[in-house]
Amino acid sequence: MRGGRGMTIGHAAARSGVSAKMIRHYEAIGLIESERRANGYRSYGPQDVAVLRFIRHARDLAFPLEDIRKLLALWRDRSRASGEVKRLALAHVEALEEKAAALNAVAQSLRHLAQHCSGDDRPDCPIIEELEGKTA
Amino acid sequence: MRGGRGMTIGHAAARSGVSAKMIRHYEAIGLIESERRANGYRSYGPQDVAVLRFIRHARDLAFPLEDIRKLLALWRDRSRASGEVKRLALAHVEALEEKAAALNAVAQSLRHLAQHCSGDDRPDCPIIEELEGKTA
DNA sequence: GATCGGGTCTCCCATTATGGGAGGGTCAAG
DNA sequence: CTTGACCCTCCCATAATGGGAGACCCGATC
Repeated sequence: MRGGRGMTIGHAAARSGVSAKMIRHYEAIGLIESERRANGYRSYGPQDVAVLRFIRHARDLAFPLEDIRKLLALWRDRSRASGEVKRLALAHVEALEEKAAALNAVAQSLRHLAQHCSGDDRPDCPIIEELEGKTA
Repeated sequence: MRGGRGMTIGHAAARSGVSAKMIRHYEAIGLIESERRANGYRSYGPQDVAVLRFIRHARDLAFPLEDIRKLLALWRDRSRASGEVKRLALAHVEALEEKAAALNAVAQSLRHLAQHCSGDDRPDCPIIEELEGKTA
């Protein structure tokens, strides 16, 4: 399968945009599999590179690897129902938006505190006071 | 110093909102120090609890521990210039906002893809197509 | 005074995703 | 046959937090 004379991990890395280090890691956690040559070197075919690209794109979209595991299964299943894909994606979107909102809320309150911090050589600063718990 | 008969780590945890596990960790990384009783138990005074509260508030504001290390030094320095505090806070704010913006961008593009995914029992779904790299 | 419950001690491990580096094997070109 | 560029497998590190094991300490109850 996947061709007898595939490319080495370095080439697969270059063509997929996934580092060799990560390819080995993905194999270790069972996300992908790798053929081996007689000398022990991993060997990859174009199909494997496509899978790696899929993974990289999913990582670019901040999908956690466990989600990617499911997406790969759905991808491989030509007769998949798109409902599951959509459900997975929307759940992921909500998690992302929640995290972003939390970060923004924190940033905003901190920016507010900073606005009222003189920022000169005087020690007075509401940021420190907030951290002390005088207001919290 | 800090009183001969301080409270145990459990009490300090309860009063500061920092778990005992984390208190030990903060000590291990040199963020705080702990007195010891004859029996080896850690002992804390009100001043220590104040420090722990400070740390917890800073963590609530998503300050990394290394930033907190600097903030603690500034806090302890009564004659500190607030400029350094403000600089640290604003740098942190920018990092937070950047991260939030990145998450939002990803969420938005993924939500966009999901909108055009039928989400029924048909296999067609632009999310999968995107991950395949057909559009990326 | 023996026992029991709850708190504490120190270590080790796990998480998420990624990378660095050591020490050693393989191979092709010169 | 050496050199250089790969590849291999392990171990370690990151940031912050938690879980749990095995051992110890203490106060209270029977």
